[in-house]
Amino acid sequence: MKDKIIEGSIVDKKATISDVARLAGVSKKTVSRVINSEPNVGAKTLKKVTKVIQDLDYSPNPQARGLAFSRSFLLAMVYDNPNASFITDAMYGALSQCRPNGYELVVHPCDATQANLHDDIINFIRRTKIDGVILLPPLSESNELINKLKAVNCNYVRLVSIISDDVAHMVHFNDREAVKDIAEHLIALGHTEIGFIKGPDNSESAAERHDAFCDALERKGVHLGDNNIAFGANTFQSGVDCAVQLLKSDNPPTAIFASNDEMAIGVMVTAQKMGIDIPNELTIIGFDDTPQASKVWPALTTVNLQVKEMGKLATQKLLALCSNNIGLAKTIKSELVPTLVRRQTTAPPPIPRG
Amino acid sequence: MKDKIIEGSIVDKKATISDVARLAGVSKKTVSRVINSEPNVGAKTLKKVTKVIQDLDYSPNPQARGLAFSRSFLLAMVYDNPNASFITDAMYGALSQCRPNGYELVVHPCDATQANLHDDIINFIRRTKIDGVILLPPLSESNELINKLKAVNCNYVRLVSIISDDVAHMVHFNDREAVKDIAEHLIALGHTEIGFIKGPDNSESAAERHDAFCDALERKGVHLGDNNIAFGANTFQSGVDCAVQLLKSDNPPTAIFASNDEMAIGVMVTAQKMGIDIPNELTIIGFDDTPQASKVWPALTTVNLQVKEMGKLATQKLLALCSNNIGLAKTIKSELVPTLVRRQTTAPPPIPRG
DNA sequence: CGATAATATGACACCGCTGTCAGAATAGGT
DNA sequence: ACCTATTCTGACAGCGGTGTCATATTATCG
Repeated sequence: MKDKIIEGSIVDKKATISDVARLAGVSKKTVSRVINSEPNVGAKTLKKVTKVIQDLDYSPNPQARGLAFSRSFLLAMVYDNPNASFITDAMYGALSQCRPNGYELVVHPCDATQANLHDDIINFIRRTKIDGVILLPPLSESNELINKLKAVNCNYVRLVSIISDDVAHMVHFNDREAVKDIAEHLIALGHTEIGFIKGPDNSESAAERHDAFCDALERKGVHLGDNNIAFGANTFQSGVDCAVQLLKSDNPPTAIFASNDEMAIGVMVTAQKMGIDIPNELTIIGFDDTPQASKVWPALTTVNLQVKEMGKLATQKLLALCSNNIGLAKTIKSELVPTLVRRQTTAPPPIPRG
Repeated sequence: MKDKIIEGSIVDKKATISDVARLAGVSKKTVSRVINSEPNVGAKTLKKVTKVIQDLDYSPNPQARGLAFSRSFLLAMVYDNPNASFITDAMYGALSQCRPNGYELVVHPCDATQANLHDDIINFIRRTKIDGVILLPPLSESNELINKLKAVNCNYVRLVSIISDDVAHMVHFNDREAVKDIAEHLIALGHTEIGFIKGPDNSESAAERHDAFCDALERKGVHLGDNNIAFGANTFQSGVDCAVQLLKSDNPPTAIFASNDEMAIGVMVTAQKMGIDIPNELTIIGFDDTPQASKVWPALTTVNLQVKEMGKLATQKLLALCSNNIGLAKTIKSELVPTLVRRQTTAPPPIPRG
């Protein structure tokens, strides 16, 4: 094996567990015990081994550990379509928990329109031996996918807006509650002609927001007529289209709640083009609190989902599941109430002329 | 250890290379040859083994492979501060190359203000045995970090706005060229009183954009006076502050070029608050083409960096480097010219009164 | 102080795959 | 048909850890 020499001399020839064992004068197994904080290690031995580990700046080879443990120490974040800041926020929260526990996070975006979407995900999991996945909406809403995950025995936690699983497997942002806040806020301002822009039909959370909004308004004695509902697709352009539809109707609303910020901003832009003053002539509320919500003018009143926190909680649950500690996973907080962020797009309705 | 039984019976007991070998009636090594497309496998054998692999839906255990190969088949995307869509776009481009080559992508955001930032990154690499890293700006600009990476023999490719390394190790978006386009566009429109908002002092690319802008203007006979330069921090708020400074000066510019979209949008909002009409009274150009650039009103003229494409090229180079194919890494395209996206915030300057 | 229980440690096989190298099968040439 | 050159193939060790279990060392107690 003399050709190892070609590697050069100052190469990053990382220390192995055998090196540590030799220098500490113990067996590999004992070092392994120390690494994994197993019991039954003598105090002196512990100290000795620990010192050598530090001196050598040794850290175990994750591939070797993975092989021996039948684990990969990898979690994945799987998502199809949400906006960029949602993704990065969720990642950020997830990583805050991964790192201290020796896990890494791999990303797996996928194309929602792809035919074999679910199989692609399952393949990914089987191939990589990922220990668990975090599912972001709207992908997280698919029970079909969940069943496939269960079939291959894959740990998962989903971020969802609707309670739809065992608490060990989900973090739930209580849309209903947030939507209720919005409805009550609008009514408190004095609005009665209220418009609503719904999200895409295939999304359960869109239906949920719709239902919750109608419900909350009804309780306050306001009815959301069919003419005041427009059907969007969670995109900017669809916000524009819906705004045109609502604002050009015979009896235009004095306030519009759009199911997400993108559409809300579409409404803002459209209203501004039409010369409508925001918020004095039109109140607008969005949902998501994306970065641009605070960067448009006037700044958009919207709902903050606390995505980082969700990512964090989901990962805590997932790590618990990976350790077969389902009990722990259940006790970790699984509901977050999004908060209404009041900015500058809401005001009382204009005084009717005449 | 009879509690293994609790796992149940229909568990995903994945096939191993030994299973394939047994069913195909060959040795493990031969199967291994097939998996890795090694030469010297008989045609019949190849067919036989391939069939068994398909029948069993077998895929090799990445941990075991990694251990045997001394590789992890993991790449990392390391970044400190860029905006969310930059990150997700770069990831998207990177993944398009990772997947087909059996690599996965792990994410490693880090805190730019952290004291031991570089050591944290090096530790991460040593711990995880990442095969290579993609560095996003502004982190990618640090030669100190690069030297540390070289010291631990870690493959890397950086996304940079300034040529600053061997072509095998970088993908360069030619800011200078894009900035020149902006300058020429402004001048073609007839602007002579032009304002500029620079990025943070510690960023080389900010200096580069500044220099390139002055240079391009000078060539056209326009001088950028000190009063027309404001110093921002690439944040929305700093854009607001700089806009106030520039627009309230004695001789306010008729056009402002902000070094990034965030600041440009800050300028837009500020101008709108001041009752300045965009683009007729003030032309604004940003840089980055973030999603919100097309979602503000009027839509922001800006520069698209082609981040996905950069992520893709960087990953191609990185994979080549991981295979010790430096020659190939060098031949892969390493310069991209950002494109000016003309939208609605540019117009000729107002006709001076009098 | 000896017997016994509790705790500490190490030897060795194994996780699933690849590198090495020797041996078997085939091809090529005369 | 015979001998060499080439192309296949497999046995076995090893990658760097961990599980099992036997053994060595202490602690406990009558």
